Amino acid sequence: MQDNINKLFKAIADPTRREIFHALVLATSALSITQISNQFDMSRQGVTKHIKILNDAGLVQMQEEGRNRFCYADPKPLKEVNKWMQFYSQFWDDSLDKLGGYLDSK
Amino acid sequence: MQDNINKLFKAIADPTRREIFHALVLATSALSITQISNQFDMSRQGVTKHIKILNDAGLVQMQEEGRNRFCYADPKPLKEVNKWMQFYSQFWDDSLDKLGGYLDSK
DNA sequence: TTAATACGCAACTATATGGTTGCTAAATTA
DNA sequence: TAATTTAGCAACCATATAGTTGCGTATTAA
Repeated sequence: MQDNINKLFKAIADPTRREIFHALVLATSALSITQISNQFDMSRQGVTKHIKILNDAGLVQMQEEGRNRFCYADPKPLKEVNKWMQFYSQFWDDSLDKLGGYLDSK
Repeated sequence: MQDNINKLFKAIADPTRREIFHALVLATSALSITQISNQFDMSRQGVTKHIKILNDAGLVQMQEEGRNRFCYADPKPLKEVNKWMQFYSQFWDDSLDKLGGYLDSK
């Protein structure tokens, strides 16, 4: 649904969330909530909230194991953002002539 | 500066803002604030706020002309978002094996 | 069995966000 | 000159967001 793309954009809009996501992408293994909060100078609960938002956006997956919840990044949903942007890429070089168009028609 | 990318992500995080931006990209001429608010069922002030944020992000440029302020889209800053995403594109297909990595090392 | 660890849930705080209305000022039209 | 149009600014409101602390619970280790 169209709602997913909103969650995606929201998820990556926050710099802390982008950092967490980045750390998870670079990590060689899945990381627990506590492990993440240790390297982020933030309370465990703060991390939990961010992880929940990233998870809702599909950017982070989780696997419970005993008392641990191991998180790992899943960059696939970013394909959607990429698709959104591709439309505008055709205007990257030839933009800024809209005003001219207006002025000409005056 | 690193602050610009934050403004960019913030700007495109809001669905209304993406719609306004899209309308400006498709427009054949620059549009005044009033013209935009007419096709968006939102108060002029609401549009003004969104335009300000888009302008701060560099996605919308403006040209004052008398009592009018003509707005036009500038998609160039999106290149930055594209650059951010390109790093993760290499993981789009071969992700989801982090947990396995963890389990193996147990 | 007791102690420690990892975590979720709830409550709370401060600030940001998306939106509105009302007023004022400048530019244009009649 | 008087009326209309375009827009900025300020105040306001409701809700969302980013973060915290405290507490209870399940799992693991001693």
